[in-house]
This record gives sequence, C-alpha cells and structure tokens, in this order.
Amino acid sequence: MVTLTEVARRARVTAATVSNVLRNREKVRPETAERVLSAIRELGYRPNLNARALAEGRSSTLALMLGNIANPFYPEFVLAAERAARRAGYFLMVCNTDDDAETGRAYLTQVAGTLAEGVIVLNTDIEINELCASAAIGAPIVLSLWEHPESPPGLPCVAVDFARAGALAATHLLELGHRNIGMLVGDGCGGLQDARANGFREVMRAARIEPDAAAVLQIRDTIDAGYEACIQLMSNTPGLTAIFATNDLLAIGAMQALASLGRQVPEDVSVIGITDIQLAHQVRPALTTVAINTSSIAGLSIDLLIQLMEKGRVDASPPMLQGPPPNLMVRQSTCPPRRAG
Amino acid sequence: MVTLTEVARRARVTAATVSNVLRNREKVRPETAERVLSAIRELGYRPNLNARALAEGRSSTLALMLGNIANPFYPEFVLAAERAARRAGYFLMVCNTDDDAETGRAYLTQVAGTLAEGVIVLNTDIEINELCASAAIGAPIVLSLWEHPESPPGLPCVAVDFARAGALAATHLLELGHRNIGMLVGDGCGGLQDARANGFREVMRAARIEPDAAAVLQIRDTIDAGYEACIQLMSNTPGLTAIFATNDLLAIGAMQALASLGRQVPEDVSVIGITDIQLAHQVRPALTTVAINTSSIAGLSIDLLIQLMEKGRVDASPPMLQGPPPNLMVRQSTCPPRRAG
DNA sequence: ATGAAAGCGCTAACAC
DNA sequence: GTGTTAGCGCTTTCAT
Repeated sequence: MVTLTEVARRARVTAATVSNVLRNREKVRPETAERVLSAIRELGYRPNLNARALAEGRSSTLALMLGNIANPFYPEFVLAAERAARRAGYFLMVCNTDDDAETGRAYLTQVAGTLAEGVIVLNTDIEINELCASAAIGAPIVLSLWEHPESPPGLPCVAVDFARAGALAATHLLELGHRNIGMLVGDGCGGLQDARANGFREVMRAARIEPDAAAVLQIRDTIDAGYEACIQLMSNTPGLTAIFATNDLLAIGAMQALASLGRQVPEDVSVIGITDIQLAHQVRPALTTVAINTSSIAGLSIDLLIQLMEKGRVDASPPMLQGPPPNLMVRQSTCPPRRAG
Repeated sequence: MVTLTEVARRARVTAATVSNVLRNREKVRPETAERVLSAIRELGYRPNLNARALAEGRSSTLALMLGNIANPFYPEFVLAAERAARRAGYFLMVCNTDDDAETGRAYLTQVAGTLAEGVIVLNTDIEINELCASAAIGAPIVLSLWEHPESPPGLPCVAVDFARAGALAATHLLELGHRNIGMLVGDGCGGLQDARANGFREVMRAARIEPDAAAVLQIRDTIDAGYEACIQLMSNTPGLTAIFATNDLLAIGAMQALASLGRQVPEDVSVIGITDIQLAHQVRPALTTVAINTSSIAGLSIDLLIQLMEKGRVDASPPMLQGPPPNLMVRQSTCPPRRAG
C-alpha cells in the first residue's frame, strides 16, 4: 500500500503539503503541486479512507437499516439512496436486520458514529425511544417513511402522507361506483399500516359506507400473504366488487388469488394498492395504485441526514420533512363494478 | 464519544489491558477484567472501528459491487451475502454502479483495500484484466456468478454451470414433446448470457433440432424487454409452442406478452426460464425454471473472499469454486404442446 | 508556501 | 498480569 508519506518523499515535500494538494490546493505553489500530483500518479497512490476518517473524526459512509432487502419495495429505495449518497460523496452500507430487533440494535451500536457517520432507518422493530437513545450517543439517525405526519416521532424523519394515499384509493373506488369493498391491511415490520387503512376508512365513512368487519384482513407484507388473505376474504364476503390493499405486494397477491378463483380483474373485482413499486406496472393486468415516489423520499432522507451531520448536534424539536404528495396511478386493475349501483 | 483510554482510566488500568479484555481475555486476571467490563458498561463505551481498522491494517467491511440493485435478481443475492458476511463478523457495503464502468472503477479505487477489506463483483462492464490490476494493488476480488466454468477468468471466482442450466431447460421441453421453440437471450451487463443459450442449443442440436434464426432474440434483462421481445418473436414465428428465456425476468415478460396476445400459458405456449428468483413462483401461472440457488452462491462467494483475505496474497492460479448444480423446478408454465409431435 | 509536530483511537510488541 | 512504547496513515495547527 502506497502511503501519503511515500508520495511526499518522492515529491520531496512533506506529508502536510501532499495533504494540502489533496484538499486546499490554493496554499501550495503550482509547480510544487504538479510535482506532488505526478508522484501520486507514478506511485498509484490512493488515500486510506480509514486513516482519514480517524484523523478527521468523521467517516464518509452512511448506513441504511432495513428489515429485509428481499422485499421488492426496498431495492428501489436502496438504489435511490445509494445514488443520492454517492452524489454527495458518501458510501452506503446496507444493514439488513432480518426483521430482528436484536440484529438491528447490534448494527446500531457497532456502526453508528464509527463506520457510519449517520444512519437512515426504515420501519423497524426497534422502539423509537431506543433509536433516540442511540442517536444521542452515536450518529444522527433519520427515520424514513414515517407514516404519521401528524405526530412527529421525536427523531428527525421524512414523513409520507399515507392517510392521503388511502383516501385517494377510496375516492377512486367510490367514483367508479364500488360499494362493497374489502381491505387487506399489511403489517410491515414496525407495525400495522393503519394510517393507510384509516385514511381509506375515513373517506368511506364520509360516503356513509361502513366496511364489514369480515372484509378486513391483517397480514404480513408479501405477495403470498396477499394471495392467501384474498382467498379467505372472498370466501368470507363473496359479494365484494373491489379490494383495497395497503401495499402493492398484497394487491398483486390478491389479483393472483382472484385469477385462481376464476374472477376477472377488474371486471369482476377491482384491485388497488399503494406504493407503485416497479412490479405494479409489470404485472398483468397492470395494477392501479397510489404512488408515493420512493426515489424522491429516499433522496430527501439522505439529504436530511447529511444536513444533520454537517450541522452538528440535536435540536430541541427534530425536523420532520414531508415526502411528496401521493399520486393516483390509474392502470388496468380497476373499473366500474358489473352492475354499477 | 467514549474512548478506550477513558475506560482504562475509569478502571484504573491502561489502554493495553482494556484492549486485552476486548480480545484475548486469557491474559488478564478475572477481577481486573470485571473492573474493565463494568467501566465499559457504565461509560457506554463502543469501540471505534475505524481506529481499529487503521491499527490492525485491515477493516471489517466487505463490498459488493453490482450493476443495479433494482434488478429483482440482486436483492436475493445481497440478502444472502449480507447474512454470510454478518455471520463472519463483517459488514457489507453495497456499491451500485448504475451499469456504468466509470462508476465501478471509482468504487474500486476508493473502496478496495481501505474501507473494504475485500470485494465481490457481480457481472460488470469492467474488463477482467482491469479487475486483476485492481486486485493486485487493492484488496482481494472475487468474481461471482462466473458463467464459464470451463475457462477460469484469472481471478478468484465462483462459477455457475449455466450451460447445464440451459441444457436442463432444453431437455425438459424436448421431453414434453416441443419441437418449435423460441429463445430469448438476455444481455446481463457484462455480456450476453450465451453460456445458457449454448447449453440449450447443444441439447437441441443433439436432438436434431436447429432453431430458426428468427426465433432467437437478444435483449436487455428486464420484464419489459422480455415482453416486447416476445411479442416480436411470436410475430416472426407464430408457430412456436414453447419459449426458453435465459433468465426469469425475460420469461415473466414473455408470459405477459403471450397473455396479451390471447395465447394461454402453458396450453398454447410453454415458457421456461433460468434462475428461480422469488417472483418465479409468485406469478401466475407459476414459472417453470432452472434454479441456480442464488443464496448458496452468495454464501460461497463471501466464504471464498474471506478465506482469501485471511490467507494473504495472490496464488499463481486463482481458485475457482463451483456453485451448486442447477436444478429444474417444474411448475405451471410448461406442459406438452397441443398436438404432441 | 512549506515544514515540524502532535494527535485521532486503537493494537501489538516488549518490558517489567 | 499489567504497563510502556511505538506506530497505523492521515489532518491540522503552528512555526518558519
């Protein structure tokens, strides 16, 4: 490994000068800089980022903690986050907790403040106050995809108006004329997706439609779970003309279940989800869904995190950014019910 | 930030002793160790991994370089790799090149040997000899998912017998009685998936079936590309009774295309892929495919990398591990052709 | 504009 | 067993 000192020796200057060339540039005479630069080139010098981090007291990597990257929602977030981080000169470490709080805690104590200069946490099993405690001793933590814009978590966060997303879905179904609607409510780790469900219910209630209890199912957040739940839902309440799922994975599972029950989507039963993951437009029929714009949320989260890192320590009331407003994407999985009521 | 020295002061020992408690354990008297341990607890000490890396001359993070994590194949690999790394006491940094060689190079020079103690590279645009050069000056590099078991790349690697995977797919279709078969050949970055295609062709040739040139399409590696290509394929050669795709994404796109053309899968046209990504069993009809066991390949790759790191430097002939043999997964997307010939 | 020196937090000889 | 010392590769005052 070629070190800064070796470069210095070769260029017949001292380490400090090389360091200056690498950063300030101004304070070093052009011809000296040139000598240093060629020494760097000739020796193939690459700075040791660990040493730099130690000396500067800050590292250039960020951590992203999530439950399980195999959930198709996450890769899109990771992609956007990594890009934003890279653009800002940071690396991104992915911390997969396997939906296990203990693993999450271990990551937090090991990584935050040493390897990673800041961390973004996506819905996790770890309690908020635990996260706060961790943020107090370690590095800044940004909670992303916070589902409750109305109540700040006590941690810097990026909130998404999922209630509004649910409401948009409800409005869409109502406008199409649906009255018998079933709900699939996902249980993303870190708790039920109830903001979405409540936003949906509120619009329904305003239209004087009270969903049948049998028409609500709470389940894990996968295609397979959506499939199973939908089968059960349709057997509980066969008269449904539409299904609202709190996320696209469930909605896709539901579409498959309906197909296997011999029910046409959307003619027999409409299906709508939330998120707009890539898969949503790749599936047939293409899924109508409420997009939350994952990429821009990821970008916002990284930006907020970096801002916090640069600013220094905690505020009395941590900032809460709003993600972009949810956006209805009408595709092929919804249409008016057979006999419009 | 609480430092080792502060812990030492509190426990009324010296830094070396604390360090010993943290590692050797044996050489320190139990009661002293106890004092140190409580000091650690009371102060909430957490070791600075950067400082440790600098002092030890080796870090505890690994890097995984890939084209674009939004490709549904990668998350499964990342998940398994992260787990294997974690089990071995390493962290995993994800380096997304956005399918851009320049970005990949930048990552390699910045990360390899400083932040990351070793790196795993998945099919990338960077030339092999460039990787070799990089491995020579930086950290060990393991090439994973190498598609040509018969010719070692000159870099440690984990090879997968994709030709055999193609052959298994061919055999399956032949046994079902198919004779008119179209091919969708993907272009994963880093080159055409031709080992798979050739394995397939060889079996066909042995059965005296020469595929029509019009029945082979080469395309990008996404569902959408598979969709488009399949539409074109069926219009070129409408008589096809089966389609072989070199990966599941293409196969899934093909199934959707067939559906939109009003052709039943598998009754009118059978479809088979390679890989067995999660999605393969989640689509309807569930996709028949040849599984390569991504998780175990990822695990092998990490293990090999760690082994290389611990052993020290390069061998004359770098090791090539074989991934597990591919495995036919018969599901619902294949059946005998309508009029078995 | 450049050099000298101290120190980031930790590890690893080696001495006691 | 425990302390002393030096040093990992870099940055950053502070002199010159």
